[in-house]
Amino acid sequence: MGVALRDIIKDYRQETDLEEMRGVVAVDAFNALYQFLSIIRQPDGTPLMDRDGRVTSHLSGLFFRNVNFLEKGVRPVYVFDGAPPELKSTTIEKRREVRDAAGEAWKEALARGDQEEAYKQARASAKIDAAMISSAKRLLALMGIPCVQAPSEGEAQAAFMAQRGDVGAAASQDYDALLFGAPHLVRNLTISGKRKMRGRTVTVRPETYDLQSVLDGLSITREGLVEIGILVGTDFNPGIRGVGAKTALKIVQKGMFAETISEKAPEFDPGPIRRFFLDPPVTEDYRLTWESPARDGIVEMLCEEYAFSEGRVESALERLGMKTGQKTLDAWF
DNA sequence: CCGGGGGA
DNA sequence: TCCCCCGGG
Repeated sequence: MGVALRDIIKDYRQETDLEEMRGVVAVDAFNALYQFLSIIRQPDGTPLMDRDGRVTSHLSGLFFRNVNFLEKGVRPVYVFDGAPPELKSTTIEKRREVRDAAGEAWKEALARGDQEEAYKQARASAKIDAAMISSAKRLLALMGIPCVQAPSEGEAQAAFMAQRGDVGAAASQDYDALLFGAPHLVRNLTISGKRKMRGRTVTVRPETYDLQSVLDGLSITREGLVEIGILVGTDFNPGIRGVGAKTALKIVQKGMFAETISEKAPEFDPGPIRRFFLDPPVTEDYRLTWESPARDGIVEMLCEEYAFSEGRVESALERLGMKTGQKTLDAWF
């Protein structure tokens, strides 16, 4: 879920289009897979599956979206999470409970014949498992797209790569990458397009955030932004009851972070969380190279192994070959 | 999420 | 050319 900073950050959002996003971008892989798995479903909530019942929604999303990326000059690198920090265990456990409950509610809704509710609960029950991660990595390798294995949080690694200038931005739905110091964040990169929400169709466009503009605009430092996160709650702490983003901003602007913590949550030590955001485990051990897609390997994997339609896969691959202007990898900021 | 087909 | 709807695996 990340950190709920929307209320104070939304003024610094810049809407854009995929076409404008040409360049190298570090995608939070887990976040992207989760979104594909959550969104690519039938009206009753059933995900796409091959003949053996293995889920393929994440592969479909990943494949077609990457073709679009490459075609438009976006060069993605997928950053996979490593072992989660101990600080995250409460959040992980809570999410598991919510997911399990949604799985039950999905079954019940199906039994009642309530499609809309079934779809909603199915989405909330989405769970990325080890098989999905390894099949995703295999597909990315076949597409010639680099992967990076983060030692800990993928967003921290993506932020590190963006700080070094190896990528132009970190792509994730969560704002955490900003707390980890990413100079540029892109939301909605993997889900942009037309979508139906309660009957109405809305267009979801990529949106970028510039860390320096946010900090300047709010008159705070990155440390202050981290403090705001800690006050409203992160994946690593529950936050202070009754304190939302706007209140947290005021507290931090007045330099009242420490006082507020000792008053409202005297038992809580924010030190470890602050340090985790400011100096997270990351690795320099990665190499970013994009190869041309292995057509035969992709067809073999997707069509023979996972029952994708050969016509669809091949016509998508076709678009990659004949596209010019591949040489536009300059940063866009 | 995606592409494709058919209708406007 | 655009848009909506459908089925994908």
